[in-house]
Amino acid sequence: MTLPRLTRRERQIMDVLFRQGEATVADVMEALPDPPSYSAVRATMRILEEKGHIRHREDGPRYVYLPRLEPQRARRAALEHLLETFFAGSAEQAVMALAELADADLTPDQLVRLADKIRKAGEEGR
Amino acid sequence: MTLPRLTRRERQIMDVLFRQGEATVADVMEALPDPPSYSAVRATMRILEEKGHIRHREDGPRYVYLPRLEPQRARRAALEHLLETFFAGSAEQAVMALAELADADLTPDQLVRLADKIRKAGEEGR
DNA sequence: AGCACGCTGCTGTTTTTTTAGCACTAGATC
DNA sequence: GATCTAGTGCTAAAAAAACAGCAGCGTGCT
Repeated sequence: MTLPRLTRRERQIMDVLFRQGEATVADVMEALPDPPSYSAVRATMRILEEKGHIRHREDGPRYVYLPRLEPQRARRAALEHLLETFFAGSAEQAVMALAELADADLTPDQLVRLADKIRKAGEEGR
Repeated sequence: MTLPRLTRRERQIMDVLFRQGEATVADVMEALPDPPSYSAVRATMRILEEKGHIRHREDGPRYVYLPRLEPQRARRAALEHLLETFFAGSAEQAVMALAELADADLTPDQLVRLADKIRKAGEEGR
């Protein structure tokens, strides 16, 4: 069962949902850079729901939408795609690029600490 | 001058181009999971060119298309977007996820070595 | 009770995207 | 030099997406 592909607007909206975790129609509209009408957004979100990408729960009178895919899996899928598309599948290159991108945030020291963290996680995991 | 947004097909084709660096229409068609007709692909690529996303050079009788944006910048933009959308802007979290994703490929040891590499690059850079 | 507000359901229209087809050109082959 | 092949340019049609508007429903307020 493979999910139908996303259109441009749908992609935009999904991104908002992933960023925020969950959101009402109004929230989404606010987050969109070039929002169309309220009903347009709503229509698109209904389609997303039909397609199985999102679901909603009711919060009093309104719907709160959230991705059906758990964040973890969504992230993973996105990373995989990015890796394949831009880094020839090499996680190493990607990390290099990340370091360059956020150098204030991701110093060599921090990388070393990360390595430890990963090592520990790995040991626990078995 | 901000580039027009991409449609679904256009995005697919751009991804192929980024993966391969450059490609002919036939190459692209081959790489697409659900290729439409030759002329459909070609038409889309012409539009991409009009929009300024790609350019072509002539290789004998055929066109070889390539992204206008240098790979480096494209990667960076993609990473930034991914970071914002899925990792709340945190490079650290992204690296953790990468490590999990490609654990055969990205061991703690390798991370440490990467850290060194980054350190050296940083020192050279100034 | 009546009214206003904030939301959803639905549907029709317009616009954009996606697609295929036809005409033409240059080079290779026989 | 006729023909076949592998390309391109261009255009029109079909399909999909994006959008806006109207009707209805429940809740809270006066």
